[in-house]
Amino acid sequence: MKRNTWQREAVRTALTGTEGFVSAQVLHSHLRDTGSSIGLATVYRALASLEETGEVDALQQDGESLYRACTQGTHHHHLICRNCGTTVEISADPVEQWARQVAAEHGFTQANHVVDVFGLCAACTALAAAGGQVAEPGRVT
Amino acid sequence: MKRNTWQREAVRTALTGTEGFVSAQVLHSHLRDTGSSIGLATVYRALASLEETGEVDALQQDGESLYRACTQGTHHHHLICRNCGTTVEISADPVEQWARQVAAEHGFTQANHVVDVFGLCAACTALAAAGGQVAEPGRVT
DNA sequence: TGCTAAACGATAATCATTGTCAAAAAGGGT
DNA sequence: ACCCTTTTTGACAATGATTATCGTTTAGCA
Repeated sequence: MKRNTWQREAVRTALTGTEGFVSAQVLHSHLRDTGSSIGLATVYRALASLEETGEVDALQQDGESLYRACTQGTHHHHLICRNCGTTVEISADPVEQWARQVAAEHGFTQANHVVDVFGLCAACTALAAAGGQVAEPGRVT
Repeated sequence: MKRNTWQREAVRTALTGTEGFVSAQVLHSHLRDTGSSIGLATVYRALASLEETGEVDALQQDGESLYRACTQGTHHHHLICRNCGTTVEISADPVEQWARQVAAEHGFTQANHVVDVFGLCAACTALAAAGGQVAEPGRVT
């Protein structure tokens, strides 16, 4: 059976306490920085497991996977700041319908879709306008 | 200045002669199989360069980048068979507008988006129904 | 034809992710 | 509370795609 370990709980908690999407590596660093002795492989395993159960969302950027705790239990998409990682969960019913229809029109079955919107959030837009530097993605907010 | 080499041309040609999305590694194998002496690093460089100029589209799947020659010069999206890689280029004006609007509503600027629909094409759907096996992605069609 | 900077190719290096395996510990039964 | 079985962990090795390095080749032009 599936067991409850403090490690899995620590990953869940750390992810919930994070505003935007983070990489497994960054999440692991943060856990270590806060005194946890959790291993890197375990973080990867926990994230994969949590993704399977639908407790966290994942997306791929620049060839690395980023994770975030879901606040909505239902299917949704994301509006992500490519500077600070701040994320807004958005529902997109028209897009869902469009995707289904396009797939059907071309005889495709078992359709799913990847829909993400990236941009600069209001704060980072102001920052950039003030001449501020853009930081690397994957950072914690 | 930018130079025209037979290597870059070979990559462009090989990609044009391919139906679906392919990985750099697979494309390289095919070029070698057809007698070319092109190097792997060069294939990567050519693909990156072609993507920059907008001549080819790229998407990320399972942590690897896949490439395909664009037939439309304008912005568009893809409907991709996750079994055989067959791809249909689709325009999605309603989605473009939706993305722009959602970004603006939340104060995001410089918005772009990732929109891809995956599924099983008609042929592969029939194949699967007949008990056929699904092959791995990244293969050439 | 000769020059020079861009492009190439072989290979080493990088980096995220996954596999391995002995040691630790969760859950249930006694 | 203790033991037993099985899952999970953690340190580290292995993998696999992509990128950097660097000496050699070559496209484009005088």
